[in-house]
Amino acid sequence: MKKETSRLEDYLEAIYRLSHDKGYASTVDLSDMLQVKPPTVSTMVGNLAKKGYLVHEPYRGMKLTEKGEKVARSVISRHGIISEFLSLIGVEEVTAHQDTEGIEHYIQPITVHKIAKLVEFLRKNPKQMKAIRDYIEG
Amino acid sequence: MKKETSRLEDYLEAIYRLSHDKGYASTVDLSDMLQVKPPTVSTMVGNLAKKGYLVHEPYRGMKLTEKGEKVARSVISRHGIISEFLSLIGVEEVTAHQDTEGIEHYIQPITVHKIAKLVEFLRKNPKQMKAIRDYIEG
DNA sequence: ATTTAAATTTAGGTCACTCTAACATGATTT
DNA sequence: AAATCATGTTAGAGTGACCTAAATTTAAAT
Repeated sequence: MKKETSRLEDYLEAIYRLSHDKGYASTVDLSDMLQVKPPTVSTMVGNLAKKGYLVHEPYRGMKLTEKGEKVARSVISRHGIISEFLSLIGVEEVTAHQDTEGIEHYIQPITVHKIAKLVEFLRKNPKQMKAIRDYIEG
Repeated sequence: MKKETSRLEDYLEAIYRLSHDKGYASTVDLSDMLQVKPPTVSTMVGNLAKKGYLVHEPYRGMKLTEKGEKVARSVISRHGIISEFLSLIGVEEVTAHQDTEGIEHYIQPITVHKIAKLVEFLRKNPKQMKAIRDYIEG
């Protein structure tokens, strides 16, 4: 299983979200969501298809393959965990969003797992969490 | 102050470290440290110089300018904080190192600050820290 | 002082990702 | 059904960061 670049992960993530939110993902949808021009999307989707992450019938829609879904789910899970962690330490929403986008591709599974555990612990121990948050906000 | 790319930050960080550790930074040193070939370093250093981050006298050494030092110090500070956080939640050294390298460029100052606070809190409260670490290690 | 070796740069390419301009296709309206 | 409009793709170019191969410059060794 070759390593996909971070940008490809972004595309897969976006396609997954769009598919699940509104039933399908169009070139323009992706263009809007990823903030790139349609021709760029067109080309990238072509690559994704060539690499077997999705099937694309031009003008007719695209659909992630099992392989594509798998990657997308993993990216989205990471995304959620990092996002939760940041909001938990009081990072404001917009910032948290940007940081998550930036970080998510470069962090290893084991680390994500540990952060997930940290989040879990703090959720289960609201007092500690409050103490921490109070300290951080200082 | 234009936004520098993340790669540029890597070079500045490496040059700073080398300069402070062994007195100077050569093309080969950088090549080794950044894991790229010498010609790449040569070109990149040229850019850095053109952008005013350092002064380079070919075959004779390079030196960060005030501007370059400033960026380098900030990168290194971020680096230290992220690294500390990761090791604190039990991420093994090599992994922590890799993750830090990956993450450090994409995280905003305010977030770094909050992570620093979190680290600080945990250092000051060893019991909480132990509880957390025990939970994470399961 | 020559030769040899090491360090550095130049020249010329590649790759991933992006763009604009132009073209093609499909859907909508009259 | 033809014209119009939105959507999508192709063609061609640019950028940043990398590479290999071939000079070049400096340093070291005989």
